[in-house]
Amino acid sequence: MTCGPPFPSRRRLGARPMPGERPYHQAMAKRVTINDVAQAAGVSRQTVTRAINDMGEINEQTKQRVLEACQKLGYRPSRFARNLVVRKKTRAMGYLVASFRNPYFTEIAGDLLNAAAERGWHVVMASTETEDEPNALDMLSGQVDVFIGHFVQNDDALARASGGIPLVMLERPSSRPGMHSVEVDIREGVREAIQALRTKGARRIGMIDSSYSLRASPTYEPSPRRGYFEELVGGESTGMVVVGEESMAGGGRAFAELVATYPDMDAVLAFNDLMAIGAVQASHALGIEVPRQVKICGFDGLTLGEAVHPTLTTVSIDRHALVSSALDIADALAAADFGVLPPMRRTVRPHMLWRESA
Amino acid sequence: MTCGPPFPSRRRLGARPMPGERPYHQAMAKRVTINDVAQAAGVSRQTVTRAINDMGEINEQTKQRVLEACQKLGYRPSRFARNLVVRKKTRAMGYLVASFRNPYFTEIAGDLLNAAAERGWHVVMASTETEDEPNALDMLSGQVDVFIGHFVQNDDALARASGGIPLVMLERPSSRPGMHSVEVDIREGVREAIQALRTKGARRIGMIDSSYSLRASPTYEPSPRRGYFEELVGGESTGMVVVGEESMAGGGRAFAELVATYPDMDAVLAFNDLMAIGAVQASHALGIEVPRQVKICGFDGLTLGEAVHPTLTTVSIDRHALVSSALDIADALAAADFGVLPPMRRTVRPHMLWRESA
DNA sequence: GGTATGACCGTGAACGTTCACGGCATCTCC
DNA sequence: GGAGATGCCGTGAACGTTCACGGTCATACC
Repeated sequence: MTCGPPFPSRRRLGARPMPGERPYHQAMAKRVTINDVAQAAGVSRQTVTRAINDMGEINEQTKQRVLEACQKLGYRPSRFARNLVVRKKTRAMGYLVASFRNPYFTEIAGDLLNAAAERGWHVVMASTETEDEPNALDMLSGQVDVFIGHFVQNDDALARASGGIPLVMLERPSSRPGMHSVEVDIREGVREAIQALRTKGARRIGMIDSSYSLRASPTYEPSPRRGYFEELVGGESTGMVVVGEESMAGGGRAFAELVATYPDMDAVLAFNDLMAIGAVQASHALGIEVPRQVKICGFDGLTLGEAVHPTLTTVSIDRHALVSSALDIADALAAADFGVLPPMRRTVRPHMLWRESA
Repeated sequence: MTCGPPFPSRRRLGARPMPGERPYHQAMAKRVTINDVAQAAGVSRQTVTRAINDMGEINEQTKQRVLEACQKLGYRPSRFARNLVVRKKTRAMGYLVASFRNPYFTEIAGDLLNAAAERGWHVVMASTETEDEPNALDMLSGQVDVFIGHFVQNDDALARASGGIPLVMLERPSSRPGMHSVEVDIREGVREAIQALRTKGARRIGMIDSSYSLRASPTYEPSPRRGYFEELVGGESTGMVVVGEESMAGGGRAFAELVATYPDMDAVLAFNDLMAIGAVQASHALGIEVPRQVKICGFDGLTLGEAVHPTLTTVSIDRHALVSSALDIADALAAADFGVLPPMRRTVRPHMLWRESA
């Protein structure tokens, strides 16, 4: 039998709790380590390692014996201890999916996955829809070398939550070191859309803005798209904006309101495709013929736009260019061993995607 | 100056390479550790820890000095070392997304994220569309306690790749310990669909099968849905099956072929909603009125089915029940400290979702 | 002046694994 | 029968953190 410790109880986390101690918490199960397995199998640590990683230099029978011991004890190697010692080149990126309810983000995810695999990157994802951004960042900050995503929080909060890991921010300018960005020239997109609708004969153009579009503030504030719209549309279309929830249904309701308020409206630019599709559907219900009576133009270029009838004309954001620009930055970061670099910025230009609704 | 090592060069991974050594590989950059920072700031490890984790017991000026040193050296704490010592309860699950081109899987991802967050789980995701399954599994096996996904590989391959981490397989039976499953009663779904179409007056029912539906084999083999369809449909509909690529376009082509081959066909059951939507679109092009001339029924219950015109009638798989069953299993696994348990199996029953296309 | 208090900082140990060795048999070859 | 090769196994060290202490001052208090 063993005596007590020579000096006042310097017990560690995993140590066996003294009787009567830890009365309310469930005693934390002591982890089964490689040493336990080694002891059970009557061999050394290293032999266990050889068995579980089948590395050779081990007798087949011994191996089986070790493997059985693993099974019996329920041994599971610690990923942390393992990674601590091997230090492999991960090149893993974390992608924060802003929402799974808007196909825009999942389509980007798909494109990113493809392109990343081609360039030798691993991708892990987390959602910021349910989990708040700092949480998601914190959770993944241990696993990845760079973050990519449509971020919401302000720069300070991001810097704090990212744990020193560089960020590539999508559709948002970056200013400080360690944060980089791929922007979309929204103004140009809005300009093209308005011009396109005009050349198709539109006179009075309305707009559907989103009440919440990845903005941190809980109250509505006009999106940049609305800003550019109001700046550029002018003439008799001034002020024809309605705000709706960022979804198909929200787009539908906003469209109905727009039609009711401005009976002579002959074209609509929607905040995004999801809302535009809602508008197209609402037009059926309202007996409005698209594009003859009202032209509808979306924003994003979702493939989903092909599923509706009439198919959706839209300002397409080149997702391929978006993700490959982001990956360019990530590669540059990797080349610099993920140090803190001055902001890199890329911009992609959207373009009109002509389909049937305008 | 220091002398050489007392015994023949026992260099480690991170040591400075001797000149002439490692001639072709880029020298692996030595990691900046907490000790480097401590030295640079003229303090001890522990003080650095206190600074970066703001733990108190530290002078504000010292803290700033340490933080500056971190910044300057580009110090990034090792997640592995950190986790190794704290041993926190992670409860992280890995979700393998089968495809980002089929909204079915991304909708499940969204639901899973929501439900998992509610139950205190972290979720990391990887795609098996670009990366092969064993790779994805291997990559995440270090980060999570349980895997969930629509798996393709056979049980042996999965057992090998999962690194001893328990699996929850979606829509697939499990047989061996450590692998669990949530199945969908496909037969019941097909039965309901056929019966529903019949009560709506359908006589000659065709089916569109998928040429590839998460099956490992590269050649076509009939899906279970087709099997049940052929078993249950009988009568004058026997043999009316066409195979197409698993996409909207594939569904459209298959529909056209079906119509051409069986001119008196009055209803179609599609492998999934994606293909069914393709069929609905094709019907427009072919001048076929849905549901008057041909009724179309999908399978999955995507919200996307509401975007098409007419909206898609479908056999809906309750994704909420699916993921919450999976989470039940995950919770049970967590309660057992993620040991190897005998297979747990749940089943969810699909149900008809009446919309306009049938 | 002695003692308690508090603010701040440093040191050994531990987390669980793999790496680089060294060692001991046994076998092979001339 | 010695030298080398080969198969198999074990031991110290290292990975980079945090924890539990133990210090050292300066200040406060009686």
